Amino acid sequence: MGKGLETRERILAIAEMSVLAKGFGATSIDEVIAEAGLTKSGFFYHFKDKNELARAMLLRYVAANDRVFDDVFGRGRQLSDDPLQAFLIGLKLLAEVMADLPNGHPGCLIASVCYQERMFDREVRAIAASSVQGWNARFRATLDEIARLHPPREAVDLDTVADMMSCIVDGGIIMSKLMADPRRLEHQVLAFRSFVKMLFGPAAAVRPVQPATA
Amino acid sequence: MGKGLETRERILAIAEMSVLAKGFGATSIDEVIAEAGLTKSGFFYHFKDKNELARAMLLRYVAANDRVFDDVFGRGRQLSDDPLQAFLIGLKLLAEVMADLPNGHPGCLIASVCYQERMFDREVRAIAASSVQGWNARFRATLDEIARLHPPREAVDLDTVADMMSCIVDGGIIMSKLMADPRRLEHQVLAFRSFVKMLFGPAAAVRPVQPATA
DNA sequence: CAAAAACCGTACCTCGGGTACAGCGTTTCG
DNA sequence: CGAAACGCTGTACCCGAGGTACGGTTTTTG
Repeated sequence: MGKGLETRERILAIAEMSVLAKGFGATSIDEVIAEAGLTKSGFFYHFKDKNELARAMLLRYVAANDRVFDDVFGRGRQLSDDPLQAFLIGLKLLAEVMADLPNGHPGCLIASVCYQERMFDREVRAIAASSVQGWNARFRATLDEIARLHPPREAVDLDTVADMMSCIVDGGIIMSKLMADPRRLEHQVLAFRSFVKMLFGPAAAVRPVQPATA
Repeated sequence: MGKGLETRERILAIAEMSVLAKGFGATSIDEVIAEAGLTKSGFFYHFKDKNELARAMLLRYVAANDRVFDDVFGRGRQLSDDPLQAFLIGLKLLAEVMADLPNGHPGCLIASVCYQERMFDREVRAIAASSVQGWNARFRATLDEIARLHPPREAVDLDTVADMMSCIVDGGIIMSKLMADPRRLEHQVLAFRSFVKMLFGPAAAVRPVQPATA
């Protein structure tokens, strides 16, 4: 890595921590460059403005997130040939990853962009939207595969279920941060797992007590 | 309503629209007072700083939200004696309310505070946290009532299910805004409804043969 | 009618984003 | 080896937005 890219990466890492901790608006350039050990001119050499910083941070964040998803769901597929079981294993692993973060999940840059602290330009929002769309498409494909083998118990649109995954994670992050309780995110992922399990799982699920009449 | 309170309310309404549309940081006081037809001095007469504005906006938002919840779930209880059916009806009504908003849900101020655009003081965050806690407690009570009559199919913590409601709504709002598709929020609420239905519903649920089509 | 409430106007300060350049040491490449 | 490109530093300056200070004015209301 060239010296330029190295500095750039350092700026991005510092900025991301600050943004997730305090928000984009509350993250001042002065503060970032102080920690990165360079001057304002140096900063603007790498990023022409704060928008470009946001854009670069988003791309970095999305790539890191993709790696996590690839990892957990890839390992799920290694551990079971059945797509449903593989997905359930992946979700369990994902919940574990979320729980293992020492200070809770740092937050979701996507949501941060969505609840725009300052006005981001169209490109930034487009990046956020398209990456979420990518995740949804990925989960949708998995769900299709599952549904082929395990017909769903309820008539739910699979696109919506795929969306639900992102919603739960984003919502769970907000809840965790708000309540200062990192475990809430883990629980939400596991609750989504229960949903998937019930939706596609065998009808002969254990039912502790006798069925009640509606 | 005295003239002072009237102006205050006007400021809050204008500010809320702006904040939900552009974020708190991007909402300038100058802009708000221009639309409200008063001067800077007038603004600072009502709110000593932007933090106090945020605090007041939050309280207003929470109260409005409470009214919506009271309404839909109250109507649900009127329409069915069974707590599960009442809750399911309430969720359906909630989804309808979400869908009927002309420009999509304006956004969640709670999440906006969480992804703090500027540094809010402790009191603002405390208000946000305690109101979410209030909602969770409310849903938890409802779920307890349901579980007493309809034993859950899966061993899921009811606190987590109660949390899930808030997570789904917040996540759904983010998704809707990001994708510029208001219907996504409605779908998420209905998906959560399916979850509740499967969790507490009769085991003899209809099982469609073919997988859902896109 | 008088006091309190609800403002207006002006002036001024600070901080953060951002621009404009001029220059300087290091790397790279013909 | 020399020139160009890269990766910065330093200074100076502009602007908008939050915020303070304070005196004056109108409007409400008891």
